[in-house]
Amino acid sequence: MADYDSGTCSIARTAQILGDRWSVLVVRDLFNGVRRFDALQKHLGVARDVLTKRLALLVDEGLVAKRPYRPEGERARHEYVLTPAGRDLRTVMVALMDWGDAHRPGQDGPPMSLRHRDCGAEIHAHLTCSAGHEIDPTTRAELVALPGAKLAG
Amino acid sequence: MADYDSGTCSIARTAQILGDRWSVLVVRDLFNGVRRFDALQKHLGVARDVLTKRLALLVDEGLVAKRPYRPEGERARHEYVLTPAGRDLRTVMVALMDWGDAHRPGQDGPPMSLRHRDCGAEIHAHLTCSAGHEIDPTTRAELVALPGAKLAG
DNA sequence: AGTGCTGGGTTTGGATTCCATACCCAGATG
DNA sequence: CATCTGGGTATGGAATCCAAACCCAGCACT
Repeated sequence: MADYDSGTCSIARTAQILGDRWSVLVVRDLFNGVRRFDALQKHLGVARDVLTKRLALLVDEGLVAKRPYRPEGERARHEYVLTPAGRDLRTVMVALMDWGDAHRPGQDGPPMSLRHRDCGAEIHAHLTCSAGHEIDPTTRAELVALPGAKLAG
Repeated sequence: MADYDSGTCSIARTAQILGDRWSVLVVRDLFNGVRRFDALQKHLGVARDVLTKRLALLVDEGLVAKRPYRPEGERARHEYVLTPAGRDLRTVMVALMDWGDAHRPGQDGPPMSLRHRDCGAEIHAHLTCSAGHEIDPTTRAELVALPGAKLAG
């Protein structure tokens, strides 16, 4: 696979947007219902200008929508919410969380658990093939090039 | 969830290591069997000193092992290979790839496909709860705090 | 022995980005 | 009118990124 262009890969394209500590954490907070600039800034501890840039990028890339809204009786504010494309990152977020829980658990164990609201059971990310087989870490997989691939140059 | 410390989250801990364009791409290339410094550097197009630092970090964090090896008849070299902890990132990588394929497909469609070697079917990441229900993007989930959580402050 | 080539770096200097802090503006609120 | 608050922009120093140059060890050739 080394013969194919590194930048054409879908992982590279996703990393272009999300490959930054703050972008990931902003998306996480948006998933968790934090919506306002100030709340994000305080919770993350990120510099304000950096947050401005990250949010602009996420809006630009269509993962986040910036919307005016007016809490009743107050003046108009902005809120940032995930678009459907942004919400599709849930699998990525859960996969990151699962890895952290397994390999960087902290002293008191995992800090959070994501539950299926209907049944209360824990949610985890995993791999399956479209024939329905579970893919565990020992399963062999192979990467095949499709027409969309470009040779490196 | 905004009341809990942002840095304690497992996503934050994982992002600390992987939240960088190059780290993600280095791990991807290691999955794809690229093992040598020079090959990584050429394929990724990353500056050499940056690659040195990223590899050192990944080794430090236990995701990658640096091993001497000697191709027969040649002098000793180094190779970088994923440790079991590094290999556990496969779910994350596939989730990133799935998102890119869906939302940043490029003009000619997805460039690569990951297949189950035993049956040839495509591998994808998805979410299920431990009771066995499929979690799709519209399914409601809730985040609950565990003892390992810390209040923000 | 001397010269060259190659893998795996380190050094260097300039361009970016990060961060903290300060400042700004508009719309409530008193 | 003065003040507070949300959502930024401006500024300046520290850290990072990048490209290109340099370095060193070990083999290969002459």
